[in-house]
Amino acid sequence: MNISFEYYRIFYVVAKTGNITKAADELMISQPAISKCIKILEEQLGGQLFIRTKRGVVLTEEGKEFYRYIKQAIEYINNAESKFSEMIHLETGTIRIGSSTTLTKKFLIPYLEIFHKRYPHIKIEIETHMSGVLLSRLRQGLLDVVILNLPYHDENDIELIKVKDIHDCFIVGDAYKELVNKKLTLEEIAKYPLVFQAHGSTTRRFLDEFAKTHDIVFKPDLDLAGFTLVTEFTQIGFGIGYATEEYIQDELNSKKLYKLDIVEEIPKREIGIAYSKRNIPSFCTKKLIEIILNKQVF
Amino acid sequence: MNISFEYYRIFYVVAKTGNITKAADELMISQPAISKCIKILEEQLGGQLFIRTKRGVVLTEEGKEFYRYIKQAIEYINNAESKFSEMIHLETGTIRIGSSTTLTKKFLIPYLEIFHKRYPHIKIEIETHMSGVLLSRLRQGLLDVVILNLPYHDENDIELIKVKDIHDCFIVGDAYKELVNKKLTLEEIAKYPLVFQAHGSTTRRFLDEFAKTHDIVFKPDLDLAGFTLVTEFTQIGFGIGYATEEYIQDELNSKKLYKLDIVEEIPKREIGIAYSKRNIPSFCTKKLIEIILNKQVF
DNA sequence: TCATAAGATAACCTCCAGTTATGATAAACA
DNA sequence: TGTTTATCATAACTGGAGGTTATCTTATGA
Repeated sequence: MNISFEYYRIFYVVAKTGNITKAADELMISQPAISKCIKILEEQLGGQLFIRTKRGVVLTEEGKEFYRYIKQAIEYINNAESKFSEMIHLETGTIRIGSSTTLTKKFLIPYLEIFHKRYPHIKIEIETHMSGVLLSRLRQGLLDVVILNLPYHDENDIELIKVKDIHDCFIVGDAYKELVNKKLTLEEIAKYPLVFQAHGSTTRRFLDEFAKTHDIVFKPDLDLAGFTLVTEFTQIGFGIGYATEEYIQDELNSKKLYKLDIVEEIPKREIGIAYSKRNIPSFCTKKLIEIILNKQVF
Repeated sequence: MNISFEYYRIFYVVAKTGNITKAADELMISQPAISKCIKILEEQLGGQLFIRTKRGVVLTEEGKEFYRYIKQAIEYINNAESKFSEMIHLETGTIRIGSSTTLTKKFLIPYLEIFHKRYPHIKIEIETHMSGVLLSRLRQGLLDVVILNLPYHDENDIELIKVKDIHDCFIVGDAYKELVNKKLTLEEIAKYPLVFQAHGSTTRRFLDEFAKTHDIVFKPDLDLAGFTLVTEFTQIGFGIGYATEEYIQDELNSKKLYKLDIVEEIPKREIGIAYSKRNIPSFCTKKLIEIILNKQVF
């Protein structure tokens, strides 16, 4: 069968109103157009849908049954339209973000504020894990977008956007204040007590790689889980720490931490946004990325 | 919103196949037509449905959600079409008939045989009651058609079709065989033992009415529930019975019962088909009536 | 008996859903 | 690396489906 769906909409209105003239009114087309259309529909279906009376039209028994189904169909179509509209206008939906606690606190929050203000009906879900786990969940379609520190070994099914350069540095608290204005080598630093993030973190991997290119192997006194702990232990004088400059602006400004001057240049790193090439980003994912790329907050 | 429903069918096929060219094939329209149509649909919906790639098209997240609803809608439309077709071709459905046991056995069965042979998938339901009850159920839409003995006080919301004349007569068994060739008056008959159907039956009411016009009141010795009992008790010699000639042809032919000759003429009665004017008869109701009216069986 | 309120029919017209032809480009392949 | 293939987009055109207006028919009811 190959009946134009448009006929069903017309049928629906006629059946609903029980009156071709009124239906014509509602559909804003002329009465004869509808008369003809219903006639054609009946011909194509091979049976009568309506009994014509002088007071309008009445559904036949078969027509009633037909109407029941068509009504359902039309409700679904209406739902489809409104749901789509809601999603497009970001009046409904969820965005699932993967990020580290540090990146969330130090990088993401300002963007999320903007996003939430602009699209208050979108639910925001944040998952905190190591980058590797997050990327695998992204690949499975369990996340929409992942915020991570680059470099990351490129995965060909994941799209990476570089968002912002960040710069690591060695830091000390008041206890080692005497080191502040000296230009130190990595070799010299290695002799002091060291307070680093534990193996497994992107930061630590990056630091070890960097040290290796200068034939240094750091043996930290404290392997700490997380960026916050590093700054705190450094601050109270446990030794030399290693952190991202952009994340400790407050502490540097208030002289709780001091940045050391290093002979070897620590290469810059980047914050990246990752999304799956396979799973097309939803409209609200795109909007979040747009916000992050357009407005550089710090 | 006022998007042509026809677009949704096209959208559905494109989404299903993930390929405009293949969809064009399936829909038997050209590829550019579909490209254009999807574009228009996206414009009217105010958002993107598909990502175009060189290998076809992929639904966006929003498109996927949209598709879920549209798919449902289209399934309903397909169901509507096939259900309607089934009903029209009488491959499904139910006919609910009200009738008395006598009318069913003596009148209806041959027609039901034809009907069932012609439309084996239609379920036949028969309800047995007094005519009054049946008509009220007909009026409530609980029955499609009622077979009954006329005359019946006309109801203006019920359509009555006279189908066949029937003729009542007085009958006796061998015990009263001597009455057979005499011409009797009602007055004379009233003196014999009488075997009638009980009050409440149309037959008895008709008989009493008829007697009344000749100032006779019958006082039967046996008030029996049902036509079959009357013929049987008459046959074994309890007295004079009263029955419809057409229903006792067998017994008359095999000389088990004899018809009496009466001075007063018993008016003919009619078998009628009743259906509600309000509730439009279904296609299969019409077919049954058609069968009854076209082919007179006995 | 006239006015009204439906639907059907007829004749005509217009716009848009379709057409064909062609272009652009990424992916597959030789 | 060039060539072929598969796919969607665009442009210009066209015919007929789906619309129009005008008129007819016929129950209903004031």
